[in-house]
Amino acid sequence: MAIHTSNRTDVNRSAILARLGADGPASRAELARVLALSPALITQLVKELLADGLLVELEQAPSNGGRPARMLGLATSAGHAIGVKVVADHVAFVEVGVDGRVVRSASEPFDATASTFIAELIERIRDFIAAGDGTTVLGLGVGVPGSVDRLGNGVVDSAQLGWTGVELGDALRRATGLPVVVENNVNALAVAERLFGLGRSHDNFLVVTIGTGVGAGIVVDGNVLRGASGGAGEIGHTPVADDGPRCGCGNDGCLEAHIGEGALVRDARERGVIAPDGGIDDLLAAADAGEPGAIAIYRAAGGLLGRTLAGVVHAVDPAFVVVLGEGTAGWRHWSPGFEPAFRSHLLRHRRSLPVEIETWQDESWAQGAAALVLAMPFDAAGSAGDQGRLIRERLVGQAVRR
Amino acid sequence: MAIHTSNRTDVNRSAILARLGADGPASRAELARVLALSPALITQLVKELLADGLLVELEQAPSNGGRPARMLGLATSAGHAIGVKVVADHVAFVEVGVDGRVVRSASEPFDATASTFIAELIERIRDFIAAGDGTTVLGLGVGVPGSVDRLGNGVVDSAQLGWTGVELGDALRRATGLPVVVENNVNALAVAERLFGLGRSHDNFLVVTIGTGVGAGIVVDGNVLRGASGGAGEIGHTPVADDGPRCGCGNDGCLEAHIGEGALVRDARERGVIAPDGGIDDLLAAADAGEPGAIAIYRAAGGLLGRTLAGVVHAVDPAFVVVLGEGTAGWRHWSPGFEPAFRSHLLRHRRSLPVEIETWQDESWAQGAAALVLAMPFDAAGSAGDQGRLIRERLVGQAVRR
DNA sequence: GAGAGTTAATTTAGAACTAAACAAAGTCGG
DNA sequence: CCGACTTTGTTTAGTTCTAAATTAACTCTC
Repeated sequence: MAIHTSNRTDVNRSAILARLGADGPASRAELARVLALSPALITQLVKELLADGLLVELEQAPSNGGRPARMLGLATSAGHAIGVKVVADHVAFVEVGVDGRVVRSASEPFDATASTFIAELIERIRDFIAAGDGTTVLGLGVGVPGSVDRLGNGVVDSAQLGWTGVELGDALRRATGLPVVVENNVNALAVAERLFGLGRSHDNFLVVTIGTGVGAGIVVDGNVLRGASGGAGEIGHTPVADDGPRCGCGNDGCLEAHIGEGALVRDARERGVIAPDGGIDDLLAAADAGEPGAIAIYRAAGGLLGRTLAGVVHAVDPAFVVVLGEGTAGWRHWSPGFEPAFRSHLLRHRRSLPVEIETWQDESWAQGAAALVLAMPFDAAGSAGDQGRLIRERLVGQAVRR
Repeated sequence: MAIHTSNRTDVNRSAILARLGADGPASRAELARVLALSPALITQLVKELLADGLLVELEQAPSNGGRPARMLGLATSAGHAIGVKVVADHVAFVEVGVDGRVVRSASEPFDATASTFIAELIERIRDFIAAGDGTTVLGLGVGVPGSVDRLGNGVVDSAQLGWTGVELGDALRRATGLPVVVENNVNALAVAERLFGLGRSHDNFLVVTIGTGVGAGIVVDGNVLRGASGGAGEIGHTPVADDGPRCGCGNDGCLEAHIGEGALVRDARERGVIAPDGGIDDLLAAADAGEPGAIAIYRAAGGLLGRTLAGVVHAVDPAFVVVLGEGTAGWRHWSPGFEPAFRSHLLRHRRSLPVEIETWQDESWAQGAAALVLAMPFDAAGSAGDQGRLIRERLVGQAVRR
């Protein structure tokens, strides 16, 4: 009864599952082409996966000149992933299927600065899992606003949460017994975009978020760029002026200190565009009402974002840019500043680079975190140590083997 | 007598050769660890490579606790690569061994804007190859100042050379019958740095060149980042001001338009620091002589470079930065502006990021181009189509098989 | 200086994978 | 509706690779 799973085969089995999960049903021949494996091997592995109940054979596809393909799809009962979004004052949860669809979601208040925050978080997570329908949980993905050292151990540094060296991954793993992947929240969004969004058909793109902070997830050759220490994508701290407003990071003139939500609100208050206790909603309302001061603030922010993004685009050459985050609620006011600044600073042959604005719900962040779990078993690089293997084992362990 | 080389094995044989070429002699056990292959396979492949005369067994290494390792080295007669640097007014050539050492070099005048430039270039290359000692030429690497669409076909767009859509790779391949790899010159330098320089021990770093233009080669997870269309690393066109001097690319306020060699000379002339027909050498001499105007120009350029690089560092999170290029001749004058600007704009935990300035000879560019050829057979991604395989075949074809 | 411990390399049995031939199931054009 | 052509999927024989046991060659300790 020893299962004795060799490593190589599991990787390829996972690759099949990943492809079907990410791009929907496909035929054996298509899988062979896409995964660069021989048709013979696909036949063999699919046979096992079907026997294990992880795949199902769907209807025949219409023929295009030859024998029609028998499509293969994921058995949607194969398992669920839990995504957790952590911010300073609350946590959001989602449970998603292997196809990325949200099964249920929740949001709870949470104080990240409390001394007992880890115990608190564990409690909330346990409650959420307990409320599920008993479908196997493949793993736990956690998105945090900050930099994460190694995905596996999940050591978090976050100015926004006031955390330094918090070993969140290890703590959650011990408490839940589940595979845990911790990642910067923007990178998590980039993974989700890659698996389920516009990035499905592109290997190089940029995910930009605007809101409290400004960040980027950089996808290069199909993988999220993490950099030497997991801190890549911090475009919010790109210096845009030699002496600008002081940023939360301690430096002067960061992009985030100019166009982050806090900066916009501060400017609006100083200029009397909103009341001294007004917030971002008031600024947006003022701009919607045609107030010139509010419109000017948004336009300036859009211009600064456009100019900075042009530089990032030149550095990494993406096929397109996706903008999302809470800030996109007011994008109609950013746009008049953004478009001319962005386009005019791009090299001629890249002027027409597509920029997509995605509508935004708060649960998207958590969805991104869940996507980490679904992507991890198929990550050849194995950046998260054992976690990918563990998730694979839970997935494959679903069925009785041989 | 059919050789019948299967693909997979050749990749692993090449990987062994690559490692030995890049990092010097190693033991079988070391190779197994580094390449993540089983010791059994290494034993097998090394046996064949030794029989083929591509490897030699060196002296024993001193034991460190156990059986001492028998070191393996490349047979340096295995083949040479030719590197070509193309700029507007001349071409430089080098011939290098598989270990990266330069065997010989040359430099010839060349007019990139002439209508017959391709025929001219072919002629020069033929002459250089003919002057060699008959060692097998594995391939031809060409570095150009501009963006290259697909490495294999080598379609070049270069404002500096006045080329658009030039199919340089195909032309050279037809004319020489050799495998040809065309690449942006800064990316070529990054490859050289990865194979033979500081990048040997790091997977994420930044290569920055200053001189006529400003560029960056971004190495991510061991590979040069090329982006969606091969145009990554163009940090010279990062906008640093909303309205700055007009750049060669047609936009306003590019970094290059502020701190490129042309911009420095223009500023110096305008301020009367050098004569109206003076050049960059005069500016450097003035700064060396303590002329405050010259020193100020360098200092300002250093500051702008530092601020911009801080942004790039935040975006891609390298383990270190290498600065090279003609401009480094005057680095002692850049440094007082660069250091404070760079460090003060970095996030706190990255303040101590190492920045290495490399001494510079003109032939380094060509050496980088040659490194492309040596790196190509071992590039798993196969970004250059068939060229990698062709180079492998020439390398392995050196010896009589079985 | 005889074991105990370590590291290096090889052998062997078997698993993972591929190429190539083949079988199956359609379209298309007369 | 019959053969030519395409595309999909399977079988078979053989290659590539790994795991595990084994042999080899050293150091270290008592």
